Amino acid sequence: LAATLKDIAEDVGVTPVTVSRALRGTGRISADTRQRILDAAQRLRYRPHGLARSMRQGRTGIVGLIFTTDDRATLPTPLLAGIQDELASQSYELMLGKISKAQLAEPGTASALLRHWMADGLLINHQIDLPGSIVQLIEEDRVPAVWMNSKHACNCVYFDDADAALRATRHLIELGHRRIAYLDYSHPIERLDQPEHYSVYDRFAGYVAAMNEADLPPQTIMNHGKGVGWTQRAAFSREWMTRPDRPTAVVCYGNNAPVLFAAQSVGLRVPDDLSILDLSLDDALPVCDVRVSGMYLPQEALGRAAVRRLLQRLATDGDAPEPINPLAIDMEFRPGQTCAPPPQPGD
Amino acid sequence: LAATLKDIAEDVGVTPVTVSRALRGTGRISADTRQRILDAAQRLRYRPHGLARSMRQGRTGIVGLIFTTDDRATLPTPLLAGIQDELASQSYELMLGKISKAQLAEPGTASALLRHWMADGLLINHQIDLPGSIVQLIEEDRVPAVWMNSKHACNCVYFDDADAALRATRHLIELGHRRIAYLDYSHPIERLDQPEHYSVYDRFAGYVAAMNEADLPPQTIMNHGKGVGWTQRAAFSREWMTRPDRPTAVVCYGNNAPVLFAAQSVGLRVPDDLSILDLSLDDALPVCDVRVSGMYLPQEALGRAAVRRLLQRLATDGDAPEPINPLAIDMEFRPGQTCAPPPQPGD
DNA sequence: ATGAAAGCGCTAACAG
DNA sequence: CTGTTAGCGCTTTCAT
Repeated sequence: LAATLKDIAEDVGVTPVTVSRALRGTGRISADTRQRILDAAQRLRYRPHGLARSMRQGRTGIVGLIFTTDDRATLPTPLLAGIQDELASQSYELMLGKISKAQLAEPGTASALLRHWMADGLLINHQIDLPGSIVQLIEEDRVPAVWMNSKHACNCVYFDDADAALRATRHLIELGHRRIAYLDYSHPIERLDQPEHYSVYDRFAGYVAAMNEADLPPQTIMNHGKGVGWTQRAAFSREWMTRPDRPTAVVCYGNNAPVLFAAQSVGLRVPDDLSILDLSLDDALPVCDVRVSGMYLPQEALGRAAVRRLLQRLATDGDAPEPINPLAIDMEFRPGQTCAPPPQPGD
Repeated sequence: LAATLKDIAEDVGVTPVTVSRALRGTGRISADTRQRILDAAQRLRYRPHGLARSMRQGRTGIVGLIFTTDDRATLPTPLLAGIQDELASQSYELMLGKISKAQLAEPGTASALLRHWMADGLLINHQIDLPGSIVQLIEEDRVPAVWMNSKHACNCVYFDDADAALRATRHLIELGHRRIAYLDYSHPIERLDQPEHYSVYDRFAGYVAAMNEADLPPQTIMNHGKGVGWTQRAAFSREWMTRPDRPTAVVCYGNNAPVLFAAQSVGLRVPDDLSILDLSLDDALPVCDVRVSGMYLPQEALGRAAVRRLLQRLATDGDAPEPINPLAIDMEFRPGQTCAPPPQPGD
C-alpha cells in the first residue's frame, strides 16, 4: 500500500539513492531525472517513512511531553500550542506521555515513551512529585530534559510567581490601599515545610515582601488548615466582606468569581469599594462582564521557552548535554476593571 | 551512550537474537542465560529502541491526534486523558499533530505526522473544516482515521447533543415550565445553511423537538445575527429577566455564569424564580457556590470510544479497514441546584 | 536452546 | 550526475 523509495526507483529506472537525493534536493541531479522522480512520487502517493529516516540519522526527531493529570492539574491548551508551534518550526514531533495516578503510586513504572527510547528529549510538566524511577531515568541515563512549571537546580522553566505577587501587591499599594489581604481558599500555608507546589510559597512570599517594603501588616483570608470548599466560597467571602475592618483590596489566585459574586450580593461595588487582583489570569473567557485585573500566565511563552532550551541542549551532539540555568518567565500585568484607589472616608 | 542488543550480547557472550528473545520472553531460553542477560541489560541500562522495533514490525505503534486550536476550540484535558489511557492499555503511543490557523488557510499543507507516515492511525478532533488536502490524504490514501466531535457518514464519534437538548428540555417541561427559552449569546441560528458545528443545529433542534412534543412555543433569547459579546452578557440577561413575560426557565450552552450573576443582581432567585439548565457541563470547577443543573459532556468516554474504534479498525490487517458506523455518545444528566418547578402565581 | 541470514526504509560515504 | 556498499537496531524465518 505504501510506496517506498524503491518503488519510485523502479518506476523511473534509477536507484533508490537517486530518488532520495531528488526528493530531498541534496546533491546534483539532472533536471530531467528529478522531474520524472517528482512526478512518479506524486503519482504513487509517496510519503517518506519518518521512522526509517530517524533510525538512519540516529535521532528520532521526537520530543516527549511527560505530564500528570489529576483533578486540579491540567494541560493548558495555550501551553500545548506554544510547545507544538516551536517544535514544528524545528521539524520536531511531539509525543505525549501521560503518567497516571496509578503509575505515580507504583514504583518502577515509566511510560513506554521513556522505556522505549522514542524521544530525543523530554519536557516534563509535573505539578506533584514524580516517582523516583522516572527522575532516576532522566538524571542517571542522561536523557536531555527540561522541567516545566517547577523549580530545579538547572534545566527548568517556570513562572516567576514571586515577582508577580510582588508587583501586583505593589500596584495595590501605589493605588493607596493599606488593608490588602491575601486570599487563599484552597491551600493552607501554615507549615512551610510540607510539600506544596513552589508557586504556593512564592506567591505568598512575594505578597509579604511587598507589604513589608511598605511597612504594612500582611493579613491572610483563609480557613487555616482546611481550606474552603468551592460550595462555600461565596458565603465565606460575604463573611469577611461585611466586617467593619474589611480589606479594601484582596490578592487572590484564580478564585475571583465567588468574590465578585459575593461582593455583588452584599452590595459592595467593585472596584469602588473593593479591589480584586487575581494572580492567575488565563485565556479562559471571563465568567462575568467584568475584566478582572491581575497577572496573566503566558503559558504559550513558557511552552516556547521550554522547547527552545530543550532543543538547544539537543543541539550539543557531545555526550552529556550542558545543563542550562533556570529560567523564570515573567508574568504580564493586565490592568482590567477590578482595581481602583481605596474608598475615601467621605465616600 | 545507548546500549543495544548487540552490547548486551557481547557482554554475555551470546548473539543479539538470544538477547532479544530473552528480553521479550519468547522462545525457549535456558534459565541461566536468561538471567545473565537480564542482569546485563539492567547493568548496561538497556532500553529497547522503539523505532527499530516498529520498523521491523511494519507498524509504528503510534496513533496521531490531529487537532486545531483557535480561540474557542481547545483540547479538553479529560478527552486527552481518556485517549491516552485507552491507548496505553494497548501499548500505543500518542503523537500530537496540531494544525495551525495558517496551515488551515494555506492549501496543500499537512503536518509532518501525516506527511511522514508516522502514525498507524489517526484521531481527528476538528471543530472547523479541515483543508481539503488533509481530508484527501485521509480518504484517498486510506489512512485509518476516526473523526471526533464531528458527524460523518462513518468512522466518527460525537456527542448526542440533539438527544441531550431533548432530554433536558423535557425535564423542564415535566417540572411544569411552559415558558422555556433557548438562550444563545454566541451563535446566530438564523440561516441553517451556513457552516456551523453540527452541535449548534442539533442542540437547537432537540430543544424545538421537545417543545413541539408538548405543544409549547419555542422562544429564543439571542441577539439575532450578531450574538452578544461577553462584556454585555450579564447586562443583556438583566434585560430579558425583567420583562413581565420573562421565561421561567432557560436552556443555555455554557454561558451560565452571566445569567446567574444577572439573576442575583435583579433579585431573581435561582431556581425558585428562574430555572437554568446548561447543555454543556464540564469538569471545570463551578464558578459560584451553586452547582448548575444540566447535561455533562463525558469527554473521557468519548476519547476512549474513539480510540477503541480506531484500534478496532487497525486490527483488520487487510488492505482497506472496514468503515465503522457513527457512534453517538450519550450525555449525562446532572441534577444540580438550578432547576425547580416554576413559581406559582401565588408566589 | 541457540545461531545465521535477511531485511524493514532510508541515507552517509565513497566510487566512478 | 548516478550507482554501489553498508548499516541504523531490531525481529522473523529457518537451520542446527
